[in-house]
Formats: sequence, C-alpha cells, structure tokens
Amino acid sequence: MRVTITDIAKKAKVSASTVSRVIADNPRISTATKEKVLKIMEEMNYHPNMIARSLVNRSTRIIGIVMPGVAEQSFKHPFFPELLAGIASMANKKGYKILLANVATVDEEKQMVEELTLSGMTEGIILLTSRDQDSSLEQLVAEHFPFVVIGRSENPYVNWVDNDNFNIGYQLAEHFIKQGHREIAFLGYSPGALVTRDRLNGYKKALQDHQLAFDPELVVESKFITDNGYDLMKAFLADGGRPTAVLACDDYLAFGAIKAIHEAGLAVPTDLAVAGINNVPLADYHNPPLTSVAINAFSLGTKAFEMLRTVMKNDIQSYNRAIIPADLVIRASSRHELHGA
Amino acid sequence: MRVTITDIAKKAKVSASTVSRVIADNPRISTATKEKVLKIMEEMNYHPNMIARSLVNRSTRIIGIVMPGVAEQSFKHPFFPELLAGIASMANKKGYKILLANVATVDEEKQMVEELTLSGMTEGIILLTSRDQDSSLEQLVAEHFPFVVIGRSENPYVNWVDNDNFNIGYQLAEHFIKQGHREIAFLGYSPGALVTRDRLNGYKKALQDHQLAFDPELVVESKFITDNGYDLMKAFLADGGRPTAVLACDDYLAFGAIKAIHEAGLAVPTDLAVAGINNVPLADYHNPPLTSVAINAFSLGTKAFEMLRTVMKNDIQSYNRAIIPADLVIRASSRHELHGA
DNA sequence: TTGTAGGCGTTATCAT
DNA sequence: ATGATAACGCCTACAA
Repeated sequence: MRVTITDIAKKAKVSASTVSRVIADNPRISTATKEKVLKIMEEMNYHPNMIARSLVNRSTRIIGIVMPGVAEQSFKHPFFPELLAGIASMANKKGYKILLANVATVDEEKQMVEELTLSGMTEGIILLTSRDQDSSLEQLVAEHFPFVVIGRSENPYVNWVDNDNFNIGYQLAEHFIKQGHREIAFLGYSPGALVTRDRLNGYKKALQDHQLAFDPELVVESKFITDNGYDLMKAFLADGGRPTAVLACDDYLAFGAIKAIHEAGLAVPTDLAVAGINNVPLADYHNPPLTSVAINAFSLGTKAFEMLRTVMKNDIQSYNRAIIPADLVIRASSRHELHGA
Repeated sequence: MRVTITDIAKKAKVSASTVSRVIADNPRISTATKEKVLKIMEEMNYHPNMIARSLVNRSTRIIGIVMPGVAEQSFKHPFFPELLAGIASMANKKGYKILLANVATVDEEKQMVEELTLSGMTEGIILLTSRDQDSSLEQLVAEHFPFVVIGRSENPYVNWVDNDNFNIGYQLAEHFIKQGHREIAFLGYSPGALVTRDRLNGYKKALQDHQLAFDPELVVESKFITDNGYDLMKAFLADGGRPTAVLACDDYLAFGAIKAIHEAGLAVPTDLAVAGINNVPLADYHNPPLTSVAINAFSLGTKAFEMLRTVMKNDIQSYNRAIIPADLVIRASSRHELHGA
C-alpha cells in the first residue's frame, strides 16, 4: 500500500488538510509545521495520488493524441515522431501528460474519441487523422470538447494547425519553372487528401503566375500519399509521359520515382529533375541528393499544443488556425537549368 | 456537467449500485431492470468516469512508455513508430491506454519514472531508454514496480525484450565471409551502447568460427549509433583503412558511408561491399539497394507489452527476457563475390 | 434481486 | 494557523 496523505498527517501529528495545504504551498501555514511536514513527506517518499486529485479537481492534466494506426503507412514516416516530440516537449513544459491512442479504422477512431472525451481521462485532444468528412469532428464540435486537428479541415468550427501546403506546391513549381521547366509532372495527387489538394493548388497557381497552362495529364494520382512512387512513375513513363521535371508529394514517392526513372535509362536531374516533400533525413544521402521541402514537424506539434491550451482555457470556443511555414531545400536532384533558360 | 451513475439511477428509479451492477454485467440482476438501465444509459449517452473508477479499483488500465526525447537522434528513426505501434496495438487489444513520456535527460527520466510509478497513474511501464547503468532501473526494481525494458540490460532483476543483436552481427559477418571477404570493417561501435557491443560480439564470433583473426583496427567507433556515417567512413578511409566490406551498425550509417566511399572514387559493392542494420524503408530505394537486417520492431513492441502484462499479473516478479529474431535481407550493396571465393 | 453505507485519496469550505 | 467535514463518481460488502 502506498503512502497517503493521512499517513503523513498521522506521523506529523497534524490533520490531512494541513498536509494538503503544505502540498499546495498554501501561505496560511506556519513555517514550522510546513517544514516538519515536508521533511516527513521526504522521509516517507510521499507522492500525491494523481487519480484522487483528478477526481476532486476535475482535471487530469492529460491530453490525448489520436493517431492513425499501423495500417496507415504514414505512421512509419519520420514526420510522425518529430511531430509527437513537438507536442510532448510543449506538454511536458506545461505539466501535461500525453495519452497516445492508435486507431486502425474510422470506427475505432470514433469510439476512441468518445471514450477519451466522456471518460474524463483527458482534458483535450489532438487529432492526427482528419479525413475530410470526419464524424469524430462533428461529435467533438457538438460536445464543445477542446480539440485541435493537425492538418487542415474545412469544418469552420475546428481549430487546426497545418503545413503551408499551398506554398510548398507553389515554391517547388516555381523552382522548376525558373530553371526553364515547362512540363512538370505532379506525382501523388490523392483526391481524398486535403494535403495534396492544397499542394496541387499551389502548383497550379505558380504555373498561372508564370503564364503557363495547366495540363491535367501531368497529374499522377495515387490512392495514398505514400503509395509506391516506383510503380506510379513507371506506369506514367510507360504511358508516354515525358515531363522534364517531377514534383512528388512525398520524398518516399520521389525516391521510388527516381528508381523508375533510372531503370528507364534516364538521368536525374539532366533528363528529368525531381523534387520531393518532407525533407526526410535520407534526402541528403540519396544519390542524387533530393531536393525537398522541410516542413517543420516539431513546430507543428508545439503549435498544436499551444492552440489546444488556449482552447482549453477559454470556455468560449475561439476558432483558430495556424500555418507553419516550410523551407525549400535545393539539392542536386533538381539543380539543372533547362536549355539555358 | 457530465452524466453520472446517479443521474442514470434517478432516471431509472433504481439505486446507484444497481446501475453499477448493470455496468459490471453482474449476473444477479433482473433482465428487466438491466434492460431498462441499459436503455437509459444509451439515451443519456452515459460513459463511466474512469478517474473515479480507477480510484476505487486502484487500477487505471494505463501503462507508461518512457522514451528518449528529441535530443536523441534515434527518436527520428523509423524504428520508433513501429515499436510504438506494436505496443499500442497489443495494449489496445487488452484494453490498456498508453501514457507517452518523452524525457530529454537522465535526470528527467528519473523524475518521470518516479512520478509515473508513485502517482498511481500507471500500472506498469516500458522503458526505451536503458543506458547501461540506469538508476531508474534500480529504483523500479527496488519498488517492485512492474516494468519492462526494451533493449537488453545486464541487471539480473529486469525484464527485457531485445533484438537478437548478437545474431545480427553474426549473420552479416558470415554473409561477407562466405563471399570471400576477409577485411570487414565494423562501423559504428559505440562502447556505451549494449546494442553495438552485442553486434560486435556476433561479428567476432563469426570470424572465429571461420578461423579468421579479429583486427581491432577495423572497428570504427562512434559516439552515438546514429552518428554521421559519412564522416566516420571518410576519416577511416583517409586513415588508410582499406577493408573489402563494411558492416554498419545502422542503415543511416551505411548510407553515409556509401556516400563517402563514392566520393573516394570507389564503387559499391565491387570495391567495397556494404551492409546496414534495421532495414529502413529506404534501404530498398537506395542506389545501390542496401543489404540490411530487418529487425521486427513491431514484434518487439507486442512482445514487450505481453511481458509487461505477465509481470503485472504476478505479484512474484518473474525475470523474463525475450529475443526477437531478425532477418537478413540481401541486396545489391553486398552482392559481390570476392576473387571468386 | 435490490438498496444502504462506507471508502478509495484528495481538495475545499467552513469553523475554530 | 489548523481541524473537521463533505464532496468528487464509483464500487462492494452487507443488509434487506
């Protein structure tokens, strides 16, 4: 049996409330007893029972993170741990703990969200799973439960933090355009994912700003954003696609694409320039080193936590959104001026 | 205010205990009232307050995972999310939630462990941080708190799950030896890390079993296991190191090493065969594709959870250890017979 | 089969 | 400055 507040009280010959006050650092307590109690707490290695405390305070100091399960390939992405670390570091600083919930399916997500919100375990949650029409979102909105989504949502009542996906698409496209490229393939558009929609829109805007026509034939769809870039690119080339540059929605896609390009007897970047997104650690070690866009996943996490905090503090829901800037990292895979343009 | 057991009781015109019994599926209750209560619970969308329940049950159904923070590079390793997923999936199945605690320093770890164990929040913990002499371990052992370490420990009182690191080293070395290699560099030995010690021992044993002498000159030390393989290899080559094969302790190390090798004007695998460990997703896309060893991180996680469960169930501490087998994946970076051996 | 009472460990209110 | 008491929401003897 662990040592409780009453054990301390007995030993110190004071009441439990006095001990409680000492713990709370209540000023209305004599220094003498305070020190005595503190000493005994030390001796007996007392630690307050958070459960009991939570029960009376109605505050657990725990936030939940709901993330897609193993099934989703994306879970293996280096992006995730960094994001987690961002959330965790901020949470730590503010004295919060993190409850991690992996969900495999949409149903599981719904159930998990319900459990987390209604069980009183968690004071707020961060959702990493936002598909577009997400019933958990509506549920959370309806219950006025504090939550933040990572990844943009079109529901006006949700608070979210997202990468600057539009700008990511824009920057990469412009980078290619400035080097004289006109035929830029967009690899990995996934109609269900807002991320890729935003990136594609940025890409389109860049074309437009440079008086270039958008060619839908150059958009290569994939079911998931982490789909096999090798197969996608191979099929695209076999279909007669002959772009001079490829903008891949993810570094992994880009790596796969490059493999396919090499197999087709073409060289990167001379025949075909390639860029990815996310700037995974290996982008730099790849042969050739891969141009990419560093999204600051860590910041995404810290920002998400901060936003969640403000939502938790205000009874009035304030609808916030934050966009984390990203940085273009140009490497050899795209460093090639086309016909001296 | 959330709906409680008494709200249900009132509405159903029964006592709170009856409702409690319905929740617990107690057989000694009439089907009539049971159904009535269940219906009302449904209507009012009742969910039990886990905090209150935990307080009386002394069981939170939460386990803690303590992992190294952002500072440690290893956190970005694809290995981590997979491991997490393994733990989480098993935990989910058994109705456990996961409390994730990132710690940046050893002190933080110690404090976190203390908090998690003594606050009653957590029924068991999984440690991912085990440095060799870890004071948290002794603390946990002394308190008889259920815990499992991922990564071997030499403390006889700790339960652990680990990769078969000895065998990983052995297999890779033997793979090289069978192809005629005699000068096999061991890249990334880190004296502080048991992992690399075990791998090195496996490597040595393979040499011995094949009547080859061990040459300490071929062991390249690095401070951390994820240290820059590029710099290590570059320095090694500059120092006059001329192995015919390189066994790197991690795929990332291997990628860096290959970059250095290429820059030195040497070819992989013809001049120098290379292999890594962990089989990261990109190993296959690398140029050349990297020979590696697939450690089953997911299994590591599930196994760790299972072990934790058995430890939690038995008051008597049983000291268990489990070793998860790994699979050699041979790819082009090492596929080269030396002088027709 | 159901209800009553006490308690889990803590905090907060009200006395003293 | 300190103590007694009730309450947080739930579970579990014991009683009925």
